[in-house]
Amino acid sequence: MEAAYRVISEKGYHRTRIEDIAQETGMAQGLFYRYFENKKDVFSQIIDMVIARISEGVMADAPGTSGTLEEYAEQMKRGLDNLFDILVEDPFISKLLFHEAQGIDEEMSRKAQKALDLFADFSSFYIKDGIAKGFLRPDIEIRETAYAFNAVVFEGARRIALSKDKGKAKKSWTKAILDLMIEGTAAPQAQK
Amino acid sequence: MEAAYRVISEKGYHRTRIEDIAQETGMAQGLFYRYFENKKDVFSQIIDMVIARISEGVMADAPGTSGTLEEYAEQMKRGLDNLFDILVEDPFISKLLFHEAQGIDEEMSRKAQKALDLFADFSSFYIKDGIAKGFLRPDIEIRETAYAFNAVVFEGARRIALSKDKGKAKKSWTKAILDLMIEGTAAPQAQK
Amino acid sequence: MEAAYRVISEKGYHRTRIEDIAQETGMAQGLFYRYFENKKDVFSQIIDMVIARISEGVMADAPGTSGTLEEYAEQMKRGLDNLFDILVEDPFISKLLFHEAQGIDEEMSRKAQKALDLFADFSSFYIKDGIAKGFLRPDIEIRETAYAFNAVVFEGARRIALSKDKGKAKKSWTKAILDLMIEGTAAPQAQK
Amino acid sequence: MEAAYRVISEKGYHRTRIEDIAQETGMAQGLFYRYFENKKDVFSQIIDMVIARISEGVMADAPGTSGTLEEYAEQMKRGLDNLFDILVEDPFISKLLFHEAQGIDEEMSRKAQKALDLFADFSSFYIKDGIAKGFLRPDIEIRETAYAFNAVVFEGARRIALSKDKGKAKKSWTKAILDLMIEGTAAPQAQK
DNA sequence: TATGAATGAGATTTCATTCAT
DNA sequence: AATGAATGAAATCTCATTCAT
Repeated sequence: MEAAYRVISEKGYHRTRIEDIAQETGMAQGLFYRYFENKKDVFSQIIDMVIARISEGVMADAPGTSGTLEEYAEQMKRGLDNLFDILVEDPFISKLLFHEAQGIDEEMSRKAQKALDLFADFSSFYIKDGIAKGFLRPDIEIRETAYAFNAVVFEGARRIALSKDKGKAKKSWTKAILDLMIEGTAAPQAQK
Repeated sequence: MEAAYRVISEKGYHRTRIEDIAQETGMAQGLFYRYFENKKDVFSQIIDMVIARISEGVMADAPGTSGTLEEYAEQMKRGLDNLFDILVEDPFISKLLFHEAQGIDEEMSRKAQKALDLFADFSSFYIKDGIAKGFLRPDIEIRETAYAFNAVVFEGARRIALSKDKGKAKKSWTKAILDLMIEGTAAPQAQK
Repeated sequence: MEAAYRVISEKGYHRTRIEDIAQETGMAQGLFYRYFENKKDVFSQIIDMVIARISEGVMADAPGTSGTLEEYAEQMKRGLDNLFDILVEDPFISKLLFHEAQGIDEEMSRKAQKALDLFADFSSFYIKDGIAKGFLRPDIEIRETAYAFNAVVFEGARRIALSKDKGKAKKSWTKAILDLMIEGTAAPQAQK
Repeated sequence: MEAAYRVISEKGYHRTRIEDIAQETGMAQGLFYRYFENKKDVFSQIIDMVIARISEGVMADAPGTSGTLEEYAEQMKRGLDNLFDILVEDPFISKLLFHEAQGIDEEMSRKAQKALDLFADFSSFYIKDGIAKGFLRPDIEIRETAYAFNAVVFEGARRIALSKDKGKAKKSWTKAILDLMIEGTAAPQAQK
């Protein structure tokens, strides 16, 4: 499984042959089929694993203990840091859920979709908490904002992973996202 | 080419056989190779076509004539509307650039990447204009914000295309994105 | 198809590889799949062909014009001769319907079964004609006798095909079957 | 061995995997090879077992004590009953000797053939006894009639096993076979 | 320009058999 | 005697590409 993860994350699903996976572990091809139904099956299990892994990492710290907007933003920043650390350390997670899962199967698409929806649920929960506490405007589109937040995070992680100076890139992205989420981009003096 | 576009957009690159494309046009397989080098070649040309098509559609209306933040926001709203119309009418554009292009080739990846960067350039240009005119804060991360904007737009388009009531979904997404971009989500009274 | 017939009749279904069939025609393996769905498909079509072939050969001469028991027996002898000629010339027909078709699939079994039932129908028809005309005893078990007749004919054909002196074997079997069918084996003086 | 018999009789030789047999006994695959050379070997031994089993059951009651044709026929009926009981209770015997043994190997074919010849020997012996005692016509083809008898018995057994009302089917088949063997199907008044 | 049969490399999958423990 | 993971040789099937016509 670890081997399959490594190979697929590097070459992509379609360019990975069973033999590549077998070779990675040093075992014979045939043995693969003792552990997995077929090629799709590994992929499916890898998705499950990734979902579990990230869920665990992300949903560890729940919202709720923030007393002011600053604290709320601070908490959000910590969450974002955490997310970026996970997603940048292993950029295949984003690639897997966003890209790879599409070109295979209706079933895989749905699986990845469900995972993304799960994250949106989590983000929604955060947003609702912010609204309930009066930190966020009550008229925002919760679901869409949550989806948008996720898309931005995954895109950010992808870009950070591609960049040379990851530390700097991460800082820029964290700032950009927090700015967008909290205050928007409008200049203060321009606000009526 | 049109036929290839149709088939690949429906089945995806990997599940599309040359014969499928030939069948779609009614011609014989062999003829395919008079028009295209090989399978990858069609895909490559399709990407080019899509980039050209969307570039044309999007970059038609340049920024510049906005005198107030309201006008700036209004212009942004029109651009967003325009984008959504294009991307929702043909959801394969998003799928192509974001998903399909990855699982094939280093070359295709880069090509799609370049297209996305192009859009980011365009968005950056918009943002810079906003800053120059004093509508947007001068300290925002321009490049990252542009990327984020794009990611959100593509995600929005994808979700709208999947939704049942597309009109309503489009409205929600337009509001969500403009809110994020302009004012952020923070409640006014919470702002210091 | 002819090639597949030849190879399978010689080596049997399970020991025949697609490549064997391809080699027999001199074509590449892949081409096989332009003409047949898969391996089972050829076999299925071969059964159909064999059924058609033998049906045609056998059911050509219908019963009905016999005026006496001798004529009836004579007609039966001719039919038997005809059958033996067909089945001995190509012993694979028996092997196919009786043996090969079993070890593959529920579907193939049923197909062969149906063919055998068809022959039994034909034999039944013959027997009923004999009864109607008063040549045969009205109290015999028609269906069972028809099945029995078929079994004996296929077994006879198989044995003739295996024997050295086919002409002699054929004569012996024809006599044995006609004896059984018409007069039984009881000695005349022993009959009460 | 019992387990192998059960599995193969149900799924057929080719669709039976060693693991299926192992699973049936609850033992590990590897242990199979302590008891049998290889896959073919089980099958071979199963044939031997079946031959022994049926030989024992059938050849128990020898002919010889019949004084009249009626007694002879009665004895034959008992033998047939006995055979049917054995073959219907375990229809795999017929399938094994007639069908399965063919699609595997020259060696298996010959083995099954030898078994069938053995039965023919036994039937021949019966027939010769009938002739010697004047119950059967001296001019019949002994060997062919014996083969024919066997073929009919196996076919009958197969059909009985497939039928719903086995008791009734057995009666019909017994009558049909005895009729054929003893008196034939010709109507008495039609005989010259 | 067009056809579509033919090619053949390559990928997945199965399973009898071996072997270390 | 027993286990069951491991092996790897086959066999089936797919499909991009070529080629004779």
